[in-house]
Amino acid sequence: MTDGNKIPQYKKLYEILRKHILSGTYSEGSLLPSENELCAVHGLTRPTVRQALDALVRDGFIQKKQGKGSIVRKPPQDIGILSISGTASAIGRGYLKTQILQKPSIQPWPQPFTFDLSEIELVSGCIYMERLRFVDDQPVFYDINRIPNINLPRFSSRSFENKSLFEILRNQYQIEIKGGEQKLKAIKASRQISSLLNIPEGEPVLYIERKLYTNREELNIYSTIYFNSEKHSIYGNF
Amino acid sequence: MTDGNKIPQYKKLYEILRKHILSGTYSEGSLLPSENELCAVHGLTRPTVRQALDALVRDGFIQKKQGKGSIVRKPPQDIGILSISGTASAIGRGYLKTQILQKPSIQPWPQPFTFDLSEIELVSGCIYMERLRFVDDQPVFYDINRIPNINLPRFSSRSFENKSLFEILRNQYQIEIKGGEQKLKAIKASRQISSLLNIPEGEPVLYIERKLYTNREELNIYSTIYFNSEKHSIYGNF
DNA sequence: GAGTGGTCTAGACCACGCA
DNA sequence: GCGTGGTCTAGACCACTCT
Repeated sequence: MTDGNKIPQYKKLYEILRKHILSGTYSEGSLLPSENELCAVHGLTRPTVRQALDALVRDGFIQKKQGKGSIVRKPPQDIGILSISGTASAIGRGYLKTQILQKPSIQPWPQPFTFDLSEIELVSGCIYMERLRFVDDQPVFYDINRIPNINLPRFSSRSFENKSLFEILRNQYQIEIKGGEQKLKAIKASRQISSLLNIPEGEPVLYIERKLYTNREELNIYSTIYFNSEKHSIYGNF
Repeated sequence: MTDGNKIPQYKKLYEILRKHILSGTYSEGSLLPSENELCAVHGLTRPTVRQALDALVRDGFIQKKQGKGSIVRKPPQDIGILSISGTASAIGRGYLKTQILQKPSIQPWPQPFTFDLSEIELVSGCIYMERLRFVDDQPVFYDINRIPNINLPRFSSRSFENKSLFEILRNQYQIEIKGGEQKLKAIKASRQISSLLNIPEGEPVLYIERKLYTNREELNIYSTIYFNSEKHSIYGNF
């Protein structure tokens, strides 16, 4: 029996504070309530509150200063796909549109593959899909996603239009992203990439290979991203 | 009075485990001692042990599985400059050589500047230096560093050959990196960059602008990096 | 069922920033 | 001196994995 909707307290607090920051309740440069205040207001203890604040720091929403407080930072203007940081899919600020180029279909894994695959991943084949993503109606990045075809009934028949891939994985299959690793390069746009991103052939693009860990054993999500960094940067905190 | 050398317990444990992983005491794929074991062995409580393990996860040394344990991961082969993650300067694995192109000198800030500068930073001017960094005797990246000239006596007369900039800041000035933000783009190598990195003009390179926060108020370190990603990738965890 | 990591409580003392 | 965040203790219960 899956418990269904047990959300940890620190994640609830994270979401509350995140929304208040994005909505402007706590404005840029101002101080968040102190940790002790947050404890009192939400009926939590300090380690729990600090866990939520640590996540906000990782995602770049606040900056802590010992002896002073937690300073609210301006949410980044650029595309924050470096993080994905466990707690929230911190992609941009919502004005990201998605076009499905290739609906999910079962395919064999490419050989060789960037990351080492386990035996079970390899023999299961992968669910393959391609998306093109827009900011202000201009194509900004193109991504290829591969998920091992392990215990994901009816996945390839789902509609993904205007829905987040991660949202479907979370809501329909209780799959959560727990972390990941990635490699970045700068490469020249091939003919295919340049036409997709609407740039001249040979222009530099960011190329990202990533592996995302989930809460399911042996289920990793593999993505390849081609990012047109002419007008937008990729943004991250650490 | 500065306390001098008070290192938190969780950092000590982090360093111990990190060394054991890198030296092969805990081999790739094996399990770390359980959290309770580490508590007993080092005389710590679980939150403290978990703080150390969380840092190891962030830096990509282990991967945790609920109900199973902490699995040791292979340290990345590529250049890990995405993280710098507070606890350790996780640059590569040590075979990085450094050549100083421009010794530290006092300069005004460029106008405009990528990041917003505070009034005090702006009027203080900056300490400027350029470095070229090599892997296997091939130039891999070129970086420009700017530090506000605030209370850093004799900084520009120090020798930096084969020393880490961050090491000097930590040892001589008690300045620690607490976090940061960065923007990435793919750009074409200019004539200057291409000759420094020994690649044809116009080849794609990774361009990184970053701001590093320190434990000193109003003292941020600003870096610009040009990275030749032909043979090496930039690597990161999240 | 036993052991693991995930979450949480209820306290404590310290270092830092500011008035 | 006071409030802030930084570190730490000593417990507790739960969810997950393996046998």
